[in-house]
Amino acid sequence: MRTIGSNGPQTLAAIRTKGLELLARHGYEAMSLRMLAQAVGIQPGSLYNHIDTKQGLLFDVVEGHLRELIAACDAALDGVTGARARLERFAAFHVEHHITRQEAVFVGNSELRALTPGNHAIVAALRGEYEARLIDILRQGADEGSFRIGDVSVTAYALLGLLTGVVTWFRPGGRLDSAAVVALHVDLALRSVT
Amino acid sequence: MRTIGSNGPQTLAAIRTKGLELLARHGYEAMSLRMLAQAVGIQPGSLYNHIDTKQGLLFDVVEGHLRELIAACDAALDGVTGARARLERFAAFHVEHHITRQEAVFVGNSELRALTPGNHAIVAALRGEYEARLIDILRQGADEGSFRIGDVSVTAYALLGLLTGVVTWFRPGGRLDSAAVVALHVDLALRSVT
Amino acid sequence: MRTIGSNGPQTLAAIRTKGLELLARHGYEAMSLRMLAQAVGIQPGSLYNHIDTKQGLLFDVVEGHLRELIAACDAALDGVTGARARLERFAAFHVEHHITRQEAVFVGNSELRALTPGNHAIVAALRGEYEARLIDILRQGADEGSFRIGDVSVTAYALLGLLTGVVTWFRPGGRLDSAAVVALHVDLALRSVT
Amino acid sequence: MRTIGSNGPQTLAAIRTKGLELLARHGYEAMSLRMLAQAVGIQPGSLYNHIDTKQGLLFDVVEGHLRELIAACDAALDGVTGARARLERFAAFHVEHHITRQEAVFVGNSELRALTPGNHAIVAALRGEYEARLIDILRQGADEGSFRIGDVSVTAYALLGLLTGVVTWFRPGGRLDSAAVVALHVDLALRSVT
DNA sequence: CATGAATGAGATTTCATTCAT
DNA sequence: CATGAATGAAATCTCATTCAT
Repeated sequence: MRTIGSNGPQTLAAIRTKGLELLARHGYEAMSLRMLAQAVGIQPGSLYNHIDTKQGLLFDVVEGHLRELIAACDAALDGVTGARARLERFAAFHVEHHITRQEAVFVGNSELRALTPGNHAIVAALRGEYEARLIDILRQGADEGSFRIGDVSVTAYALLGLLTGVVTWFRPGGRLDSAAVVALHVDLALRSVT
Repeated sequence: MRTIGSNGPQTLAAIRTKGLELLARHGYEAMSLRMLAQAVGIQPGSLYNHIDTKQGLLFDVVEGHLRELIAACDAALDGVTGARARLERFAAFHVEHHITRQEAVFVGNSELRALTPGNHAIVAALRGEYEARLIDILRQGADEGSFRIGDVSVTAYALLGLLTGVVTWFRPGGRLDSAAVVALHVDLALRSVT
Repeated sequence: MRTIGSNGPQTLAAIRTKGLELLARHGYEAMSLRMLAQAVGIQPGSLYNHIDTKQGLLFDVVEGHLRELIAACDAALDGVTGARARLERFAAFHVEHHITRQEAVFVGNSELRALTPGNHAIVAALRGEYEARLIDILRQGADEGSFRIGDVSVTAYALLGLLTGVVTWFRPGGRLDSAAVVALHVDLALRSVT
Repeated sequence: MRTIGSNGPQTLAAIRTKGLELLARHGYEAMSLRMLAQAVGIQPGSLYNHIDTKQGLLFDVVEGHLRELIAACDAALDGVTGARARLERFAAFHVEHHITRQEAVFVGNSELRALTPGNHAIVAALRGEYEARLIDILRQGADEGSFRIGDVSVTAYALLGLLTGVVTWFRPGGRLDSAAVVALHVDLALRSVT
């Protein structure tokens, strides 16, 4: 019943940070709250002073990241008008973000099935919102005549796949720096629709 | 008290089939052997007359699928020579296979981290073998001058991403049939490198 | 993973017996499954080869006892006709049963609130059935003119209280033997309504 | 961050009141101090500015009620002399009190086993004191010749059972008002010993 | 080759209680 | 006198796995 350091918000932040890390490394089911507590430096039961449930933690992390993603995307596209320029900007943003926030992106993609139905619905809606950005750009390009697109939806998902794969292999300090990787992907994306 | 008509190989096949299904739906950690046993219609303990461990089952399923994938890929490319034709054939094969074997592909992609280090190494080597098919094609095309490619590796992974995303959204009976989806992806892939 | 003695029905019987004992001594909330497992001589988790949940065990014990009680009561009253004789028989049966099955009676009376709403409803209905035996006898006596009763329901519950209290203090081997205690209670009950 | 208007004794009173309520509804083990704190409108830790331990709270409530019970009983019997009149008065008092203080009575009867041995001994002694009132009356009546009693102790406990059962079923606003219920019980009690 | 009962470890979560602020 | 964060123990329950029958 020692109660030495009692620092609230710091602990919550640590739970979120370490939680993201462990979720990315082990997955939701394989990450035990014991592990998380140890990583944070508290007892397992003490986690519950900061989170409601393990599921709640997952949802917080995933939902929070998706909201950030959407906001950052909108900021990146702000003021850009032509379809080509917008696609360029979107692709660059997407790859850069996926390189920077690798862990969050990975968790957001791979742990969807661990979400409660209710939470899943919310997250799925947010993902849909994000994907709609790209779909809109492609449609605009098709209408403008600047893109040649067989099917807007299929192309959008294919492009997202093309731009997202980077998450699985990129490690900072490798052969190519992030700027080069971004440029390569932007190029591939643009060529595939023009 | 053994159920009449005890048939070994059939039971093992059922374990593999249902196991794949459950692994795809719930993930390795979330699939319990109790669930699997119930799906197969036997008692949990009886599973061990057919499998060594849960980990062994995962490895069998993933490794088996990868070997099939590689063999089928080689069969598809057999006799095709030009880089462009080979890429076309590869892309078509890859998408078709990913549509047909959705579950196996999904498990093979998402449960890698559940593999023990030893098993992981074997599987990673097999994946590398498969990816080498595409890398070779791209390099050949770059050498021939038929492809314009910034970086062969990056392009290969990006193309794999582009061609693989279909796993997450395609459902038979949807708006587009599989032939159309294949054609659309082949087109995108070719345009992105030419 | 030693698995020495594997005796099914014996273990379940032991769980029921020891469970009743511990429920009577500590109450539902205070009886832990660890305690029960230790009393039975197995690991806590092994209990779940025999019971569904702790709540299920409580329900089984309580419901089982109530069904026995009703059946034994009907057997005791079988063939007895006059209200006075029936009340005498009922009172004797009730006290004797409560002396013999002290633990089960105690659990059935004191752990009702630990039952799930659904289970509670079932148990309450069974209790109602039993109480109806006494109510019928009192009503018959009132109709026959052999009993003077102010209010049948109130009298029934008061008599049940009178006849049940024995559970809290009787210990075999005390100053009075069970036959004497039964006779004293029968006498009190009869006098209070005649 | 202390809520404005911090008033000590009021908080303690609230803890006692709500505590009694929750003890009656859920039982000692099932009532958590978190529940109690929420009912009172403070944080769990703050309870400890007013109580020593959970066990202490239980003991306070039970012992306090028993002392009140005894004092009120003595007041009710004060000045009444004949055994018959005293029994009548005792029975009326007992039923009325049990109707009025249902919750406290219920807790006092059902949570005895949750008391630590030391506290249990004190409470048991107080219960003995109360029961002695009835035993004395019965003995007096037997000596006077106004009661016919087989065994004083057994009769006393039986009568207490008869008069106490009301706790389990009486709800104000039911078919009978409390005066009627009291009268019915007094009548039953008197008839059973005369 | 199937069963059913067992194990031991571990999962998430709750709890009474403490104490610096 | 209240809060919020911590503790350490314990709760119910699940799991992969074993093995006598």
